[in-house]
Order: sequence, then C-alpha cells, then structure tokens
Amino acid sequence: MKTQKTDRRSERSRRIIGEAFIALLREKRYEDITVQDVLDRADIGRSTFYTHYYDKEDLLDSHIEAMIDALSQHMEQAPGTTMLLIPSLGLFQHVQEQRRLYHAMTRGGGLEIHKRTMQAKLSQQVEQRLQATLKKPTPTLTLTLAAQVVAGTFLTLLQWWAEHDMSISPKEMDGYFQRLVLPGIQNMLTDEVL
Amino acid sequence: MKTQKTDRRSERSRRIIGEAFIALLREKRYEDITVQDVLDRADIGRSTFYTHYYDKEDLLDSHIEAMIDALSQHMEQAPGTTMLLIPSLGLFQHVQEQRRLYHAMTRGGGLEIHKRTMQAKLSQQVEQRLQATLKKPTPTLTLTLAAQVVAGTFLTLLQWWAEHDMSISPKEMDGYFQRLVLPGIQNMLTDEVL
DNA sequence: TCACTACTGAACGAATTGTTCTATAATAAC
DNA sequence: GTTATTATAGAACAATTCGTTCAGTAGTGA
Repeated sequence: MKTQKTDRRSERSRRIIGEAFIALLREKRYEDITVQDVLDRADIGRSTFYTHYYDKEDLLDSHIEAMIDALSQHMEQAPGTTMLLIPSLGLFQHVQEQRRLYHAMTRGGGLEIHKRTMQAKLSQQVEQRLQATLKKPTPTLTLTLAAQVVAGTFLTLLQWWAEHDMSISPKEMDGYFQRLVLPGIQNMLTDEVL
Repeated sequence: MKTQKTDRRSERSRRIIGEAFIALLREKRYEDITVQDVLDRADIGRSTFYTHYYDKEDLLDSHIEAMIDALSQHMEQAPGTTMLLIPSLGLFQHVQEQRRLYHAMTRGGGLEIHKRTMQAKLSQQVEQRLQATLKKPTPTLTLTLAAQVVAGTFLTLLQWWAEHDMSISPKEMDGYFQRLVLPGIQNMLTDEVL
C-alpha cells in the first residue's frame, strides 16, 4: 500500500486552480468562464486540469461542497440552543471571514446555481433541530415547510448581505434574521412549544 | 410606414421555438440544452432562430421576463389590501394555472438562474406596498430587508411547491405563507403599525 | 539512488456557436 | 389576382471550446 494523496504537486495544482477560479469569478459570470480561462490564469497544462477535475462544473461543485460542509460543521458544533433554530450569528461570522469566497460566488453567480442544493442541506439540518426541540409530534409537512423557510430566509439574507459588501455587522444581520424568522416559526408551530 | 410585427410566420416561429424550449426544459437542464436541440425539436432552420433571438440566453430571458411581468401585473391589479403584503393567494393561483411553465422552469433550472432578478423585482414592489401602508417613516434599510425577505420567502415556497408537483392547494400555500411571514414583518416593523 | 507519479505541451476529432448567403415560400397590401 | 415584401430553409463557414491522448520531462517520496 502506498501513501495516497500526499504529493505536494497535486495539492499545489488544486490550490492554484482553485485560486484562479475564484479570481475569475470576480470578473466574469461562472457561465462565461471557460476551462481555457482557468488554464491561462492558473498557468497550468490542460491535461493537468482534467486529471483533477472532471469538468468545469466539477470545479464549481467542489468549492460549493466545501462551503456547505463548513456551514454544516458550524451547525453541528453549535450548542443545542433551544431558543434559536440555527446558530445564525456564528454562521454570519463565518461567512464574513470567508467574505472573499462568498463575494466571488455571489458576483459570479455560482451560488445561485447551487442555492437549491445549499438550501436542501441546510433545511434538512434545520428540520432535525426543529424536531428535537418540539414536544408534541408535528405533521411532517409543517416541519418541512418551516425548515425550508428558515433555510431559505437565511440564504436570502446571506446573498443580500454579500451583494452589499457585508457592510453591516454579523450581529446586526443576526438580529434582523431572528426578528424576521422566529415569530413566523412560532406561529406556524403553535401549541407545539419551542 | 409599414405595419410591423404582424407577420404570422414570425409569431409562429417564436411560438414553436418557445414550445420546443419548454419541452426540452422538462427533459434537460437549461445549461445542457443546445441551440441545436431547440432547432431539431422545433424543426426550424438555424438562421431562423437567430433572427428571433440573440442567444440561447435571450430565449430564456424572454420567458422569464414574461413570467415576471405576469406576476407584476397580478400584484398591481390586486386591490390595495392593508392586511396583506402581497396578493399571495392570487399569485399562487396564477402559478398553478401556468404550472406547466413553472414546472419546466423549476426542473430545468431556469428559474434558479433568474431567481435573483425575480426577487429584485418583486421585493421592489413589496417595498412600495409596505411603505404605503406604514404610518410613521421607517428606515430604508429595515424596509428593504423586510421586502427582500417577503419576496424571498414567497419564491422559496413557490419553488418548493413546484418541485412537489403543486399537490397542495393554492389556499393552503397561501395560509402557510401568511403564517410564516406576517408575524416576522410585524415584529420587524414594530410601532409602525401595519 | 530509484521507482513512481504528476506535469507539460502539443495535437486531435468532435461538438457548438454565430454568421452569411441564395433560393424558395408565405404573407400582406393593393 | 398581382406584386412587392419579408421570413424561412438549408448549407457552408470560421472560430471556440471541449475532453482525450501521448511522449517527454521534472518533481516527489521511500
């Protein structure tokens, strides 16, 4: 057995390709970026690209997946707060730290393409959290819809925030999020007690 | 002066192209649809396509714009309800009538690409409605965010609905929407009285 | 040192795009 | 009905882009 995936060259290539891709996303829309653009910007050979990624889309997917994973990790690590549906403050803070990435994704339209995927993953986790905090059994449909709206609203605010250069503090954003979402959820799950 | 845009052939071509496009959207993602696919399905010449549309994207845009216009028209025609932010029931009903189109767009991913545009237009109208119903002057930022969330939540529900074959009645969807959104907005605009 | 693995760079066919052109057919106006 | 106008068909075209292949080179880990 050989030690796999420890070749510096591979990591370097993936890193350089990724950086070139993000840089390009700040200038062009994702759809307008060609593989050739990435090759030129990263200054690597065509065959090298295709040994690392199946596709241009694969390149985007890997980044999106990493973003989703980071968000999910924040979700899971956060203490089981009963008052809050998601650790939104921590998430907003995390996004601000990664603002360059989110900015590029927002500008380039990469996020929009996968917003559905992100929302699906997020809402799934929200649904679990909701179910855990509820006392009485609740119709699945109600739960699902509530979770969808929570995740959707969060992503909506995130996108709006990124488009406006994140000039508002994470705390403020969190405040808006809480005030806008929590009442609706409580109303929706009336008698179930949060 | 010649009467412009009354040639039956033009309208027929545009109609056939549009139908082919929608049909293809049910089978493939927008990005995977080529102009050639449209030509084959519509059974028209290549040059014909390019006399009507600048682009493949132009074809999508024209449909999206029509959808947005239809929604906007419903918004404006609706009586100035003070209780409701948007005539959501009417909108849900309208969407159900156009379900084939929305279905195709949802499946093909066309909506996601332009969700930002739709949300921008919708939220603009929502903001105007909000401002009209408020008594006290309110910070623009608060209004804007509230409008964004209203429009975003509506589109989120719309998308979820379309993905689930619209098996729920428009009335039910409207009920969920009201219960999920109104409390948050009222909370957000406290003391301003809706 | 040595075996391995990744990269370069070029070349390739295939597919797609958007343009241009001529001949043909449909249309609207008279 | 005749006629001038306009849309379409259909083919051909160069230009891109894509994804693959391969031989030579260089970096890497053991």
